[in-house]
Amino acid sequence: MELATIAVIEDESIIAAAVAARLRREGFRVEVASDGPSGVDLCQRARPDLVVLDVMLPGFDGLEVCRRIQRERPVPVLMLTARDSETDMLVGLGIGADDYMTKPFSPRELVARVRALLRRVRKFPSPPDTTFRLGDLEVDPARRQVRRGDEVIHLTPIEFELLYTLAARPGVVFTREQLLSEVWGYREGFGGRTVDSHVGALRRKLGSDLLRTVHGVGYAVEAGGY
Amino acid sequence: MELATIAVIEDESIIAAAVAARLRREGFRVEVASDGPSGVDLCQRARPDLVVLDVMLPGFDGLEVCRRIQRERPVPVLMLTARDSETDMLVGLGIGADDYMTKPFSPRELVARVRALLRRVRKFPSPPDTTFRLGDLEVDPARRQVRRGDEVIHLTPIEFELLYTLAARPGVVFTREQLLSEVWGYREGFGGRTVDSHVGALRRKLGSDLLRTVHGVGYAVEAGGY
DNA sequence: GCCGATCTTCACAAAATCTCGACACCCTCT
DNA sequence: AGAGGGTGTCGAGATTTTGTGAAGATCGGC
Repeated sequence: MELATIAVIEDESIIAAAVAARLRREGFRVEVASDGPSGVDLCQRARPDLVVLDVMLPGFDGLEVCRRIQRERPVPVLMLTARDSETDMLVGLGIGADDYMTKPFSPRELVARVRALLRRVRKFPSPPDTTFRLGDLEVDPARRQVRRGDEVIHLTPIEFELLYTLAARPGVVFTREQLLSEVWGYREGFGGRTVDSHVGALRRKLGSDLLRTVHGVGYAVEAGGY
Repeated sequence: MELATIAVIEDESIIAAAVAARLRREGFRVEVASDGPSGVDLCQRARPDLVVLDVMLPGFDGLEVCRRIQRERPVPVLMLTARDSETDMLVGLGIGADDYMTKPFSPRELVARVRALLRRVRKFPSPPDTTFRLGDLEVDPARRQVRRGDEVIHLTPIEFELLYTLAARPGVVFTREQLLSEVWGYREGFGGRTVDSHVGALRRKLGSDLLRTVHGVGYAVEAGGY
């Protein structure tokens, strides 16, 4: 069975990009739309196996989109809502959403929920959470562990996510902003030296050669040799 | 004889996911559908040995589904109902359902009833419930017992389920939410520190090294050494 | 209805982790 | 070489998450 396709309908481009990148990294095929009408279009055209849907959208809102796409054929929908009040509304209304998350949300949790929803349908098995090698390291997402030989190297949640994100595309440079939105999930006005600190922590734990600084741009994991 | 196949027809995805996960873990092959028409389809296609069927379904309801699949060939049906009144109705009508449960129900009970129904039909023996080792412990699902050497360690039902769930995939990290849905079965807005409490209880009874806390994520049973 | 076993929630302490600024050092450009 | 911003690093303080014991709520059996 080929890859599951996921439609992301979200107007805030930073979030859309981060979500899409993250899902692709996990092995899904992803299509993005940024307003209600084109979202509905997208679903008719691409026939996704799951839809990630923002409630607040230009054109018509997520609830309307949800109704329209469900009218054609059943497809699991994961809703993104801004405030808790909307959450209540959603749950109360019992629109066809199968699950929801409130922003800001952690990208990891999003993936977890997507996997859970797809698992239920089973027609499209979600891509496996397989462990991979990175130089002399083994990165094991299911166990959330990094090992060097027999030794387990303890990473904090953010450290693990950061490494996992960078390692997904060896050699590719990520800006601090990209990292903030992919690892932390987008949050208003925050940043400071946070990314740098965690990169520092990773270097301390994993060795200073793994992460390359690209002056003026951002960070990347070494592609060659690693 | 190979594994028994079970069709789960249920539109509330959280419940469907929990039920499916649980049954798979018990060794059944599981297929899921989320509305009436596709449920009937599924049954024709997959020819399950038993059907778990929600009464309330989009398309046409569970009773109708039940009639249609029974029309083709006899298959045991376990109905899920929301309220007690529906239960009465069901029983009164004597549709082809062989057993029923009202939500919320315990996943463990569901498995028990599934096994019972299959046993009754006899054709398909339910998968074995074999005891396995976990470090210096013996876990015996059939007796719902844990032993260390000769000593039987008494676990409460939830404690046993929790251990059993985690032990099914050693090393893999389960979030609290996953545990809630797999062990407890879905219930509206509840959770809090319940999982933590039971993990605490298990540690007290089985030793503090067995269950690993993964900060910010969840829990896992130690894979290595155990 | 009472009783014992179990489950859920709560509150507080303890840990673990995160954020962010300060300051020294480094890089790049001129 | 000097200027100017970017980066490495460290640590204090804030925040979040977890461990735990006890209280209250539930459930089932007698």
